[in-house]
Amino acid sequence: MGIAERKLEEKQEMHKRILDGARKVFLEKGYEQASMRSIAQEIRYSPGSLYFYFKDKSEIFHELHKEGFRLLLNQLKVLDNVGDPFERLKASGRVFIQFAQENKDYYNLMFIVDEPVKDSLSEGFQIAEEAISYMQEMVKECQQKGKFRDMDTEYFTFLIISVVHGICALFCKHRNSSFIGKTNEELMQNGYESFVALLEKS
Amino acid sequence: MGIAERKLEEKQEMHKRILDGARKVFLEKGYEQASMRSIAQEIRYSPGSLYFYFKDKSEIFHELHKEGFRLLLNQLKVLDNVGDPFERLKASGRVFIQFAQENKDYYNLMFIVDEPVKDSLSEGFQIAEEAISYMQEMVKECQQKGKFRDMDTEYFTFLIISVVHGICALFCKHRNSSFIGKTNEELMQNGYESFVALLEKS
DNA sequence: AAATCTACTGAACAGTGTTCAATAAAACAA
DNA sequence: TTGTTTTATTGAACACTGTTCAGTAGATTT
Repeated sequence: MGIAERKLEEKQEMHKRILDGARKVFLEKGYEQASMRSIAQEIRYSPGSLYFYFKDKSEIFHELHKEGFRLLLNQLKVLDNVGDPFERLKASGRVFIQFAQENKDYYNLMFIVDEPVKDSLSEGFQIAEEAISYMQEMVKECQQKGKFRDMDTEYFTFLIISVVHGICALFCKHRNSSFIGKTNEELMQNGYESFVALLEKS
Repeated sequence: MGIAERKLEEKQEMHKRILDGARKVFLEKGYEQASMRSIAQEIRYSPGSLYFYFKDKSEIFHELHKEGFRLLLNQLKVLDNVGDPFERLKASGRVFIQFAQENKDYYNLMFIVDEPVKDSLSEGFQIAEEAISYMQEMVKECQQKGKFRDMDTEYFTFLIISVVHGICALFCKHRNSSFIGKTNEELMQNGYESFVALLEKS
């Protein structure tokens, strides 16, 4: 069955080809401004062809959405080598913020753009839940070592995620240009370090 | 010149009429899903008429954007009566979060939807800067009373805004449904109180 | 060689924001 | 009152959007 095999490979290649084109257009123009026609044009196929490989625009988006999470999780996984959980927790925030800075468009796709997210709570968000439980595990470890003993694990985890996301969300939406004289990067890093200082006093 | 006066009033009435219709449709469907045709239909005028009173869809949106800020700032202004700056600071966060909960759509319009915000940094964001300097003033007052002495005022203000916005942004995007067994409201309130606990220890 | 299947096309549909010639009505000038 | 100008409104049109689908060319199978 060499032919069927080749066919399958060709189909996967085309799948990838579309995703590559879509990634470029999505990250260049954002979700709304990226049209199916522009994606098709990018890979020099007709618009209709995309629908042979993907149900709709939202499905293409979701593939990239997951891609972004894999990228982030891979970076965070490196921190598994940090023994002390509090050090790991602090570093995670820094990695997260750095990821948002270096992959602003991915970050938008992953955490801000909401168009197609609505109907994907079951499937598309497993990976997000993975990230959350990863955080929660770290908080628990810290607590076992005596840190944040008086805090509720879940609420405290939610707080930490909110802090980091808040910092990144303001950055990604250019909503923090009102702090004149300081670059976004300075604001984000030093803002986060202020939080770390609070944690250390706890 | 009674006629010109009446004409002006009529024009203002029509302006308001469009905004009323647009507010309803925008808050019902969100920015992208609200079409100019649907707004026109809501007030039983032709789509073209809207362009006699507003430059484009984005301008209508901005009017509502400002409206939301006025609403929020009015609620925050009540806290001027709280003498102690730290108490006022803590309460501000609670008011902000409550505002997001009760006016989710406004919050989206104000802080999350980004479509027409790009080109309005000069005019539309004066009111946002107002809110930021309001926060910064409070932090300064706290510092004068001995609180957060070791923190940089600007970075610390940015942190506080990020915390509160992070909490609200996750809520507004339904991104926090992964904490099963706890309602969004519980998460937001108790997440914020975790932060307050950190501040109090500082 | 004929039949089937597979990948692909491009036209079409219903929607979008926006523009603009036409128009009716109101206000002003004579 | 008449004619002229201004103002407000319309609805058709333009260029775009996501999506569907009949048609088709080419490869695969029978």
